[in-house]
Amino acid sequence: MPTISKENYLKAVYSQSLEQQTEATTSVLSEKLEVSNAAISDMAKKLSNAGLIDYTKYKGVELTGEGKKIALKIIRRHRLWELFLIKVLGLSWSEVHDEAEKLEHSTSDFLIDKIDDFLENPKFDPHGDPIPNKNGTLPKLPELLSMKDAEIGKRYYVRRVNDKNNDLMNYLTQIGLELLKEIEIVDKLSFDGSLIIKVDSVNHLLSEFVASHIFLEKEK
Amino acid sequence: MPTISKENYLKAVYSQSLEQQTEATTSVLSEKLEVSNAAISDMAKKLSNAGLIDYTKYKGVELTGEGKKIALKIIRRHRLWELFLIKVLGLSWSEVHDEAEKLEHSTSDFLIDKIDDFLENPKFDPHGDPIPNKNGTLPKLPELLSMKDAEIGKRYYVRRVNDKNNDLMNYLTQIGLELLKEIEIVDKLSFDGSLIIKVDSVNHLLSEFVASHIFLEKEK
DNA sequence: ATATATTTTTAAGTATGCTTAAATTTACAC
DNA sequence: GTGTAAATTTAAGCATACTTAAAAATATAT
Repeated sequence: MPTISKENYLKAVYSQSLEQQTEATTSVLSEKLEVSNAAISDMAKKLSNAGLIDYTKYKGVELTGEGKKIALKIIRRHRLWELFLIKVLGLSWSEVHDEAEKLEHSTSDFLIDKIDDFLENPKFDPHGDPIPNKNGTLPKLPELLSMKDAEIGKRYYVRRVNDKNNDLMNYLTQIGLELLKEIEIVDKLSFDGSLIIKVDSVNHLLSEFVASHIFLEKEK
Repeated sequence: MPTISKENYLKAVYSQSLEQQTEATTSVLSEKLEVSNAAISDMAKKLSNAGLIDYTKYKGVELTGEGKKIALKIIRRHRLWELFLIKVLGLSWSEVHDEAEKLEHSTSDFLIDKIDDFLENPKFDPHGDPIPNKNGTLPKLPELLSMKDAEIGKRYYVRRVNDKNNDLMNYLTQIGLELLKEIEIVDKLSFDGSLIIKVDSVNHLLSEFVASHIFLEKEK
Protein backbone atom coordinates (compact mmCIF):
# COMPACT_ATOMS: atom_id res chain seq x y z
CA MET A 1 0.00 0.00 0.00
CA PRO A 2 1.38 3.42 -0.91
CA THR A 3 1.77 6.05 1.78
CA ILE A 4 0.04 9.43 1.63
CA SER A 5 3.16 11.01 0.12
CA LYS A 6 3.33 8.34 -2.55
CA GLU A 7 -0.35 8.65 -3.35
CA ASN A 8 0.04 12.39 -3.74
CA TYR A 9 3.08 11.96 -5.94
CA LEU A 10 1.27 9.56 -8.26
CA LYS A 11 -1.73 11.86 -8.40
CA ALA A 12 0.51 14.81 -9.27
CA VAL A 13 2.18 12.86 -12.08
CA TYR A 14 -1.20 11.82 -13.42
CA SER A 15 -2.54 15.34 -13.38
CA GLN A 16 0.58 16.70 -15.04
CA SER A 17 1.17 14.18 -17.78
CA LEU A 18 -2.22 12.63 -18.48
CA GLU A 19 -4.48 15.60 -17.80
CA GLN A 20 -2.37 18.64 -18.60
CA GLN A 21 -0.45 16.71 -21.22
CA THR A 22 2.84 18.28 -20.15
CA GLU A 23 6.04 16.65 -18.94
CA ALA A 24 6.16 15.63 -15.29
CA THR A 25 9.60 17.09 -14.63
CA THR A 26 11.27 17.31 -11.25
CA SER A 27 10.74 21.04 -10.89
CA VAL A 28 7.09 20.93 -11.94
CA LEU A 29 6.33 18.21 -9.41
CA SER A 30 8.38 19.99 -6.78
CA GLU A 31 6.22 23.08 -7.17
CA LYS A 32 2.99 21.10 -7.29
CA LEU A 33 3.75 19.08 -4.17
CA GLU A 34 5.53 21.92 -2.38
CA VAL A 35 8.67 19.96 -1.57
CA SER A 36 12.28 20.38 -2.70
CA ASN A 37 13.59 19.07 -6.00
CA ALA A 38 15.76 16.69 -4.02
CA ALA A 39 12.70 15.16 -2.40
CA ILE A 40 11.17 14.61 -5.85
CA SER A 41 14.27 12.81 -7.16
CA ASP A 42 14.32 10.73 -4.01
CA MET A 43 10.72 9.65 -4.34
CA ALA A 44 11.16 9.01 -8.05
CA LYS A 45 13.71 6.32 -7.21
CA LYS A 46 11.40 4.67 -4.69
CA LEU A 47 8.35 4.66 -6.95
CA SER A 48 10.43 3.46 -9.85
CA ASN A 49 11.70 0.56 -7.74
CA ALA A 50 8.12 -0.21 -6.78
CA GLY A 51 7.19 -0.35 -10.47
CA LEU A 52 4.76 2.55 -10.30
CA ILE A 53 6.61 4.99 -12.54
CA ASP A 54 9.15 4.87 -15.35
CA TYR A 55 12.03 7.09 -14.39
CA THR A 56 15.04 8.06 -16.46
CA LYS A 57 17.39 10.40 -14.66
CA TYR A 58 17.17 14.00 -15.87
CA LYS A 59 14.25 13.05 -18.11
CA GLY A 60 11.20 13.26 -15.86
CA VAL A 61 8.80 10.46 -15.02
CA GLU A 62 5.77 8.63 -16.42
CA LEU A 63 3.24 6.39 -14.75
CA THR A 64 3.32 2.67 -15.40
CA GLY A 65 0.03 0.81 -15.78
CA GLU A 66 0.09 -0.03 -12.11
CA GLY A 67 0.93 3.56 -11.12
CA LYS A 68 -1.85 4.91 -13.28
CA LYS A 69 -4.29 2.52 -11.65
CA ILE A 70 -3.42 3.82 -8.20
CA ALA A 71 -3.52 7.46 -9.32
CA LEU A 72 -7.00 6.96 -10.78
CA LYS A 73 -8.13 5.32 -7.57
CA ILE A 74 -7.07 8.34 -5.53
CA ILE A 75 -8.63 10.72 -8.03
CA ARG A 76 -11.84 8.71 -7.87
CA ARG A 77 -11.87 9.07 -4.09
CA HIS A 78 -11.17 12.78 -4.27
CA ARG A 79 -13.88 13.55 -6.77
CA LEU A 80 -16.53 11.39 -5.13
CA TRP A 81 -15.83 12.99 -1.76
CA GLU A 82 -16.11 16.47 -3.29
CA LEU A 83 -19.50 15.68 -4.75
CA PHE A 84 -20.65 13.96 -1.57
CA LEU A 85 -19.64 16.85 0.65
CA ILE A 86 -21.50 19.34 -1.53
CA LYS A 87 -24.60 17.24 -2.08
CA VAL A 88 -25.02 15.72 1.35
CA LEU A 89 -23.35 18.03 3.83
CA GLY A 90 -23.95 21.27 1.96
CA LEU A 91 -20.34 22.42 1.69
CA SER A 92 -19.54 25.07 -0.88
CA TRP A 93 -17.47 24.82 -4.03
CA SER A 94 -14.56 26.46 -2.29
CA GLU A 95 -14.70 24.28 0.81
CA VAL A 96 -14.62 20.80 -0.64
CA HIS A 97 -11.19 20.60 -2.20
CA ASP A 98 -9.13 20.76 0.99
CA GLU A 99 -11.39 18.35 2.83
CA ALA A 100 -11.35 15.83 -0.02
CA GLU A 101 -7.58 16.18 -0.21
CA LYS A 102 -7.39 14.69 3.30
CA LEU A 103 -10.23 12.16 3.13
CA GLU A 104 -8.98 10.63 -0.12
CA HIS A 105 -6.12 8.96 1.76
CA SER A 106 -8.28 7.41 4.48
CA THR A 107 -11.05 5.88 2.45
CA SER A 108 -11.27 2.16 1.78
CA ASP A 109 -12.45 0.71 -1.54
CA PHE A 110 -15.46 -0.60 0.34
CA LEU A 111 -16.44 2.82 1.65
CA ILE A 112 -15.86 4.71 -1.58
CA ASP A 113 -18.08 2.25 -3.42
CA LYS A 114 -20.82 2.87 -0.84
CA ILE A 115 -20.47 6.59 -1.49
CA ASP A 116 -20.50 5.98 -5.22
CA ASP A 117 -23.73 3.99 -4.94
CA PHE A 118 -25.29 6.55 -2.61
CA LEU A 119 -24.63 9.24 -5.22
CA GLU A 120 -25.93 6.89 -7.93
CA ASN A 121 -22.63 6.45 -9.72
CA PRO A 122 -22.06 10.02 -10.88
CA LYS A 123 -19.85 10.66 -13.90
CA PHE A 124 -18.67 14.17 -13.03
CA ASP A 125 -17.56 15.96 -9.88
CA PRO A 126 -18.60 19.49 -8.84
CA HIS A 127 -15.92 21.04 -11.05
CA GLY A 128 -17.07 19.04 -14.05
CA ASP A 129 -14.07 16.71 -13.83
CA PRO A 130 -14.70 13.08 -14.78
CA ILE A 131 -14.92 10.51 -11.98
CA PRO A 132 -13.14 7.21 -12.69
CA ASN A 133 -15.43 4.24 -12.07
CA LYS A 134 -14.69 1.24 -9.86
CA ASN A 135 -12.46 -0.24 -12.57
CA GLY A 136 -10.54 2.98 -13.14
CA THR A 137 -12.28 3.82 -16.40
CA LEU A 138 -13.01 7.48 -17.07
CA PRO A 139 -16.33 8.56 -18.60
CA LYS A 140 -16.06 10.19 -22.01
CA LEU A 141 -15.73 13.95 -21.80
CA PRO A 142 -18.10 16.05 -23.89
CA GLU A 143 -16.44 18.32 -26.44
CA LEU A 144 -15.59 21.42 -24.49
CA LEU A 145 -14.31 24.86 -25.43
CA SER A 146 -12.28 27.15 -23.22
CA MET A 147 -14.27 30.28 -22.36
CA LYS A 148 -11.46 32.47 -23.67
CA ASP A 149 -12.12 31.04 -27.15
CA ALA A 150 -15.91 31.42 -26.99
CA GLU A 151 -17.75 33.50 -29.58
CA ILE A 152 -19.28 36.86 -28.77
CA GLY A 153 -23.05 36.78 -28.73
CA LYS A 154 -23.32 33.03 -28.34
CA ARG A 155 -24.83 31.16 -25.40
CA TYR A 156 -23.15 28.20 -23.67
CA TYR A 157 -23.41 25.84 -20.74
CA VAL A 158 -20.73 25.87 -18.05
CA ARG A 159 -19.36 22.36 -18.00
CA ARG A 160 -16.06 22.51 -16.18
CA VAL A 161 -14.20 24.88 -13.87
CA ASN A 162 -10.64 23.82 -13.63
CA ASP A 163 -9.21 25.67 -10.68
CA LYS A 164 -8.23 24.92 -7.13
CA ASN A 165 -8.14 28.56 -6.04
CA ASN A 166 -10.73 29.05 -3.33
CA ASP A 167 -11.14 32.79 -3.80
CA LEU A 168 -11.86 32.31 -7.46
CA MET A 169 -14.37 29.56 -6.73
CA ASN A 170 -16.07 31.80 -4.18
CA TYR A 171 -16.23 34.65 -6.65
CA LEU A 172 -17.77 32.45 -9.31
CA THR A 173 -20.32 31.13 -6.82
CA GLN A 174 -21.10 34.68 -5.80
CA ILE A 175 -21.89 35.82 -9.34
CA GLY A 176 -24.03 32.71 -9.83
CA LEU A 177 -21.68 30.99 -12.24
CA GLU A 178 -22.08 27.32 -11.46
CA LEU A 179 -21.87 24.01 -13.22
CA LEU A 180 -24.48 23.45 -15.96
CA LYS A 181 -25.51 27.12 -15.84
CA GLU A 182 -26.37 28.80 -19.13
CA ILE A 183 -24.33 31.92 -19.85
CA GLU A 184 -23.88 34.35 -22.71
CA ILE A 185 -20.64 35.86 -24.00
CA VAL A 186 -21.46 39.57 -24.25
CA ASP A 187 -18.13 41.04 -25.29
CA LYS A 188 -14.40 40.51 -25.36
CA LEU A 189 -12.09 43.41 -24.55
CA SER A 190 -9.34 43.55 -27.11
CA PHE A 191 -6.66 45.17 -24.95
CA ASP A 192 -6.31 42.40 -22.35
CA GLY A 193 -8.61 39.62 -23.45
CA SER A 194 -11.06 40.15 -20.60
CA LEU A 195 -14.58 38.87 -21.21
CA ILE A 196 -17.95 40.28 -20.35
CA ILE A 197 -20.44 37.50 -19.74
CA LYS A 198 -24.08 37.46 -18.78
CA VAL A 199 -25.12 35.22 -15.87
CA ASP A 200 -28.72 35.37 -14.66
CA SER A 201 -29.29 38.53 -16.79
CA VAL A 202 -26.41 40.34 -15.05
CA ASN A 203 -23.16 41.24 -16.79
CA HIS A 204 -19.82 40.39 -15.19
CA LEU A 205 -16.22 40.86 -16.24
CA LEU A 206 -13.78 37.95 -16.14
CA SER A 207 -10.06 38.21 -16.81
CA GLU A 208 -8.60 36.14 -19.62
CA PHE A 209 -6.80 34.04 -17.04
CA VAL A 210 -10.02 33.18 -15.24
CA ALA A 211 -11.79 32.55 -18.55
CA SER A 212 -9.06 30.13 -19.58
CA HIS A 213 -10.00 27.91 -16.63
CA ILE A 214 -13.70 27.74 -17.46
CA PHE A 215 -14.88 25.29 -20.09
CA LEU A 216 -18.11 25.50 -22.00
CA GLU A 217 -20.38 23.37 -24.09
CA LYS A 218 -22.18 24.87 -27.10
CA GLU A 219 -25.94 24.95 -26.91
CA LYS A 220 -27.41 22.37 -29.23
CA MET B 1 -0.92 19.43 15.43
CA PRO B 2 -0.45 15.87 16.61
CA THR B 3 0.36 13.15 14.11
CA ILE B 4 -1.84 10.08 13.63
CA SER B 5 0.35 8.07 16.01
CA LYS B 6 0.11 10.73 18.67
CA GLU B 7 -3.65 11.03 18.27
CA ASN B 8 -3.99 7.27 18.66
CA TYR B 9 -1.76 7.26 21.71
CA LEU B 10 -3.80 9.98 23.43
CA LYS B 11 -7.02 8.19 22.54
CA ALA B 12 -5.67 4.94 24.00
CA VAL B 13 -4.67 6.65 27.25
CA TYR B 14 -8.10 8.26 27.49
CA SER B 15 -9.90 4.98 26.94
CA GLN B 16 -7.72 3.19 29.45
CA SER B 17 -7.62 5.63 32.33
CA LEU B 18 -10.77 7.72 31.98
CA GLU B 19 -13.15 5.13 30.52
CA GLN B 20 -11.90 1.82 31.85
CA GLN B 21 -10.59 3.46 35.01
CA THR B 22 -7.44 1.38 34.96
CA GLU B 23 -3.79 2.45 34.85
CA ALA B 24 -2.39 3.36 31.46
CA THR B 25 0.80 1.36 31.84
CA THR B 26 3.41 0.81 29.16
CA SER B 27 2.43 -2.80 28.53
CA VAL B 28 -1.29 -2.10 28.39
CA LEU B 29 -0.78 0.67 25.84
CA SER B 30 1.68 -1.46 23.93
CA GLU B 31 -0.94 -4.16 23.53
CA LYS B 32 -3.71 -1.71 22.70
CA LEU B 33 -1.70 0.10 20.04
CA GLU B 34 0.08 -3.02 18.80
CA VAL B 35 3.58 -1.60 19.06
CA SER B 36 6.55 -2.57 21.24
CA ASN B 37 6.96 -1.42 24.83
CA ALA B 38 9.98 0.56 23.70
CA ALA B 39 7.84 2.51 21.25
CA ILE B 40 5.43 3.38 24.06
CA SER B 41 8.20 4.70 26.31
CA ASP B 42 9.58 6.65 23.39
CA MET B 43 6.27 8.30 22.62
CA ALA B 44 5.62 8.97 26.32
CA LYS B 45 8.68 11.20 26.39
CA LYS B 46 7.57 13.12 23.31
CA LEU B 47 4.01 13.67 24.52
CA SER B 48 5.24 14.58 27.95
CA ASN B 49 7.55 17.19 26.43
CA ALA B 50 4.62 18.50 24.41
CA GLY B 51 2.61 18.88 27.64
CA LEU B 52 -0.07 16.40 26.61
CA ILE B 53 0.56 13.75 29.26
CA ASP B 54 2.08 13.52 32.72
CA TYR B 55 4.73 10.85 32.68
CA THR B 56 6.75 9.46 35.55
CA LYS B 57 9.15 6.74 34.53
CA TYR B 58 8.00 3.24 35.51
CA LYS B 59 4.70 4.71 36.75
CA GLY B 60 2.50 4.93 33.66
CA VAL B 61 0.98 8.04 32.15
CA GLU B 62 -2.00 10.35 32.59
CA LEU B 63 -3.50 12.93 30.26
CA THR B 64 -3.04 16.61 31.02
CA GLY B 65 -5.94 18.99 30.41
CA GLU B 66 -4.60 19.73 26.96
CA GLY B 67 -4.08 16.02 26.19
CA LYS B 68 -7.57 15.18 27.32
CA LYS B 69 -8.96 17.90 25.08
CA ILE B 70 -7.27 16.39 22.05
CA ALA B 71 -8.29 12.84 22.99
CA LEU B 72 -11.92 13.92 23.29
CA LYS B 73 -11.72 15.64 19.94
CA ILE B 74 -10.57 12.44 18.24
CA ILE B 75 -13.18 10.40 20.09
CA ARG B 76 -15.83 12.89 18.95
CA ARG B 77 -14.73 12.43 15.37
CA HIS B 78 -14.72 8.67 15.67
CA ARG B 79 -18.18 8.39 17.17
CA LEU B 80 -19.79 10.92 14.84
CA TRP B 81 -18.33 9.14 11.82
CA GLU B 82 -19.63 5.78 13.09
CA LEU B 83 -23.12 7.14 13.44
CA PHE B 84 -22.94 8.93 10.10
CA LEU B 85 -21.76 5.85 8.23
CA ILE B 86 -24.58 3.75 9.67
CA LYS B 87 -27.32 6.33 9.27
CA VAL B 88 -26.40 7.81 5.91
CA LEU B 89 -24.42 5.20 4.04
CA GLY B 90 -26.08 2.14 5.52
CA LEU B 91 -22.98 0.44 6.87
CA SER B 92 -23.44 -2.23 9.50
CA TRP B 93 -22.46 -2.21 13.15
CA SER B 94 -19.43 -4.34 12.38
CA GLU B 95 -18.26 -2.26 9.44
CA VAL B 96 -18.08 1.21 10.92
CA HIS B 97 -15.31 0.89 13.48
CA ASP B 98 -12.42 0.34 11.10
CA GLU B 99 -13.59 3.04 8.70
CA ALA B 100 -14.04 5.58 11.50
CA GLU B 101 -10.61 4.65 12.82
CA LYS B 102 -9.11 6.00 9.61
CA LEU B 103 -11.42 8.94 8.94
CA GLU B 104 -11.03 10.36 12.46
CA HIS B 105 -7.50 11.50 11.61
CA SER B 106 -8.44 13.29 8.38
CA THR B 107 -11.42 15.30 9.49
CA SER B 108 -11.25 19.03 10.15
CA ASP B 109 -13.15 20.72 12.97
CA PHE B 110 -15.19 22.43 10.29
CA LEU B 111 -16.23 19.18 8.64
CA ILE B 112 -17.00 17.30 11.85
CA ASP B 113 -19.28 20.14 12.96
CA LYS B 114 -21.13 19.88 9.64
CA ILE B 115 -21.59 16.17 10.26
CA ASP B 116 -22.69 16.87 13.82
CA ASP B 117 -25.32 19.33 12.58
CA PHE B 118 -26.45 17.00 9.83
CA LEU B 119 -27.08 14.30 12.44
CA GLU B 120 -28.78 16.90 14.67
CA ASN B 121 -26.17 16.86 17.43
CA PRO B 122 -26.58 13.29 18.60
CA LYS B 123 -25.53 12.40 22.13
CA PHE B 124 -24.70 8.70 21.60
CA ASP B 125 -22.97 6.68 18.90
CA PRO B 126 -24.18 3.34 17.49
CA HIS B 127 -22.61 1.44 20.41
CA GLY B 128 -24.30 3.69 22.94
CA ASP B 129 -21.06 5.50 23.74
CA PRO B 130 -21.37 9.20 24.52
CA ILE B 131 -20.30 11.70 21.85
CA PRO B 132 -18.32 14.69 23.17
CA ASN B 133 -19.79 17.97 21.94
CA LYS B 134 -17.95 20.77 20.14
CA ASN B 135 -16.46 21.93 23.45
CA GLY B 136 -15.36 18.47 24.52
CA THR B 137 -18.15 18.00 27.04
CA LEU B 138 -19.62 14.53 27.36
CA PRO B 139 -23.38 14.02 27.74
CA LYS B 140 -24.44 12.48 31.04
CA LEU B 141 -24.67 8.72 30.85
CA PRO B 142 -27.89 7.10 32.02
CA GLU B 143 -27.48 4.66 34.93
CA LEU B 144 -26.57 1.43 33.27
CA LEU B 145 -26.23 -2.13 34.46
CA SER B 146 -24.03 -4.80 32.96
CA MET B 147 -26.13 -7.58 31.46
CA LYS B 148 -24.28 -10.16 33.51
CA ASP B 149 -25.76 -8.55 36.66
CA ALA B 150 -29.30 -8.30 35.34
CA GLU B 151 -32.19 -9.97 37.15
CA ILE B 152 -33.91 -13.07 35.84
CA GLY B 153 -37.43 -12.40 34.62
CA LYS B 154 -36.94 -8.62 34.22
CA ARG B 155 -37.12 -6.63 31.02
CA TYR B 156 -34.51 -4.06 29.96
CA TYR B 157 -33.47 -1.77 27.11
CA VAL B 158 -30.11 -2.33 25.43
CA ARG B 159 -28.22 0.92 25.88
CA ARG B 160 -24.60 0.17 25.20
CA VAL B 161 -22.51 -2.53 23.52
CA ASN B 162 -18.92 -2.08 24.42
CA ASP B 163 -16.97 -4.22 22.04
CA LYS B 164 -14.81 -3.76 19.00
CA ASN B 165 -14.97 -7.40 17.91
CA ASN B 166 -16.62 -7.52 14.50
CA ASP B 167 -17.77 -11.12 14.72
CA LEU B 168 -19.52 -10.44 17.99
CA MET B 169 -21.20 -7.33 16.59
CA ASN B 170 -22.35 -9.31 13.59
CA TYR B 171 -23.75 -12.05 15.80
CA LEU B 172 -25.67 -9.55 17.91
CA THR B 173 -27.04 -7.92 14.77
CA GLN B 174 -28.05 -11.32 13.48
CA ILE B 175 -30.09 -12.20 16.57
CA GLY B 176 -31.74 -8.79 16.44
CA LEU B 177 -30.00 -7.40 19.50
CA GLU B 178 -29.54 -3.75 18.70
CA LEU B 179 -29.34 -0.44 20.52
CA LEU B 180 -32.57 0.62 22.32
CA LYS B 181 -34.09 -2.83 21.81
CA GLU B 182 -36.21 -4.25 24.61
CA ILE B 183 -35.04 -7.65 25.89
CA GLU B 184 -35.91 -10.04 28.68
CA ILE B 185 -33.52 -12.01 30.89
CA VAL B 186 -34.98 -15.52 30.80
CA ASP B 187 -32.43 -17.47 32.78
CA LYS B 188 -28.88 -17.54 34.05
CA LEU B 189 -26.92 -20.79 33.94
CA SER B 190 -25.18 -21.28 37.25
CA PHE B 191 -22.23 -23.39 36.02
CA ASP B 192 -20.65 -20.81 33.70
CA GLY B 193 -22.71 -17.65 34.07
CA SER B 194 -24.20 -17.88 30.56
CA LEU B 195 -27.46 -16.04 30.06
CA ILE B 196 -30.58 -16.91 28.16
CA ILE B 197 -32.26 -13.78 26.85
CA LYS B 198 -35.37 -13.19 24.81
CA VAL B 199 -35.06 -10.90 21.77
CA ASP B 200 -38.08 -10.50 19.48
CA SER B 201 -39.77 -13.46 21.26
CA VAL B 202 -36.86 -15.76 20.47
CA ASN B 203 -34.49 -17.14 23.13
CA HIS B 204 -30.73 -16.87 22.68
CA LEU B 205 -27.78 -17.91 24.79
CA LEU B 206 -24.98 -15.43 25.51
CA SER B 207 -21.74 -16.25 27.31
CA GLU B 208 -20.90 -14.36 30.48
CA PHE B 209 -18.06 -12.65 28.63
CA VAL B 210 -20.39 -11.35 25.94
CA ALA B 211 -22.98 -10.34 28.55
CA SER B 212 -20.35 -8.36 30.44
CA HIS B 213 -19.95 -6.13 27.39
CA ILE B 214 -23.65 -5.33 27.03
CA PHE B 215 -25.18 -2.63 29.22
CA LEU B 216 -28.83 -2.26 30.02
CA GLU B 217 -31.27 0.28 31.34
CA LYS B 218 -34.13 -0.80 33.59
CA GLU B 219 -37.63 -0.31 32.25
CA LYS B 220 -39.29 2.53 34.06
C1' DA C 1 15.39 -9.89 53.00
C1' DT C 2 16.95 -11.69 49.05
C1' DA C 3 16.65 -14.04 44.75
C1' DT C 4 14.04 -14.21 40.73
C1' DA C 5 10.69 -12.84 37.49
C1' DT C 6 8.41 -9.14 35.24
C1' DT C 7 8.09 -4.65 33.53
C1' DT C 8 10.04 -0.72 31.73
C1' DT C 9 13.57 2.01 29.82
C1' DT C 10 17.67 2.86 27.17
C1' DA C 11 20.60 2.05 23.30
C1' DA C 12 21.40 1.11 18.68
C1' DG C 13 19.57 0.51 14.28
C1' DT C 14 16.05 0.98 10.28
C1' DA C 15 12.66 3.05 6.82
C1' DT C 16 10.25 7.11 5.36
C1' DG C 17 10.21 11.60 3.84
C1' DC C 18 11.82 15.58 4.21
C1' DT C 19 15.85 19.46 4.29
C1' DT C 20 20.17 22.22 2.49
C1' DA C 21 24.43 22.26 0.03
C1' DA C 22 27.49 20.43 -3.33
C1' DA C 23 28.18 18.01 -7.56
C1' DT C 24 26.64 16.77 -11.96
C1' DT C 25 24.09 16.87 -16.15
C1' DT C 26 21.54 19.23 -19.56
C1' DA C 27 20.04 23.33 -22.09
C1' DC C 28 21.01 27.26 -24.58
C1' DA C 29 23.28 31.63 -26.03
C1' DC C 30 26.69 33.22 -28.62
C1' DG D 1 31.41 24.08 -30.03
C1' DT D 2 32.19 26.22 -25.81
C1' DG D 3 30.89 28.67 -21.70
C1' DT D 4 27.42 29.65 -18.58
C1' DA D 5 22.93 29.21 -16.64
C1' DA D 6 19.35 26.20 -15.21
C1' DA D 7 17.74 21.86 -13.83
C1' DT D 8 18.57 17.71 -11.57
C1' DT D 9 20.78 14.45 -8.73
C1' DT D 10 23.71 13.06 -4.94
C1' DA D 11 25.33 13.53 -0.32
C1' DA D 12 24.78 14.43 4.36
C1' DG D 13 21.72 15.36 7.96
C1' DC D 14 17.28 15.53 10.58
C1' DA D 15 12.61 14.16 12.75
C1' DT D 16 9.23 10.61 13.26
C1' DA D 17 8.02 6.21 14.53
C1' DC D 18 9.07 2.09 14.70
C1' DT D 19 12.23 -2.42 15.73
C1' DT D 20 15.30 -5.79 18.71
C1' DA D 21 18.51 -6.49 22.38
C1' DA D 22 20.60 -5.10 26.63
C1' DA D 23 20.29 -2.71 30.96
C1' DA D 24 17.79 -1.04 34.82
C1' DA D 25 13.98 -0.70 37.90
C1' DT D 26 10.12 -2.72 40.12
C1' DA D 27 7.27 -6.51 41.82
C1' DT D 28 6.75 -11.09 43.74
C1' DA D 29 7.79 -15.51 46.10
C1' DT D 30 9.71 -17.80 49.59
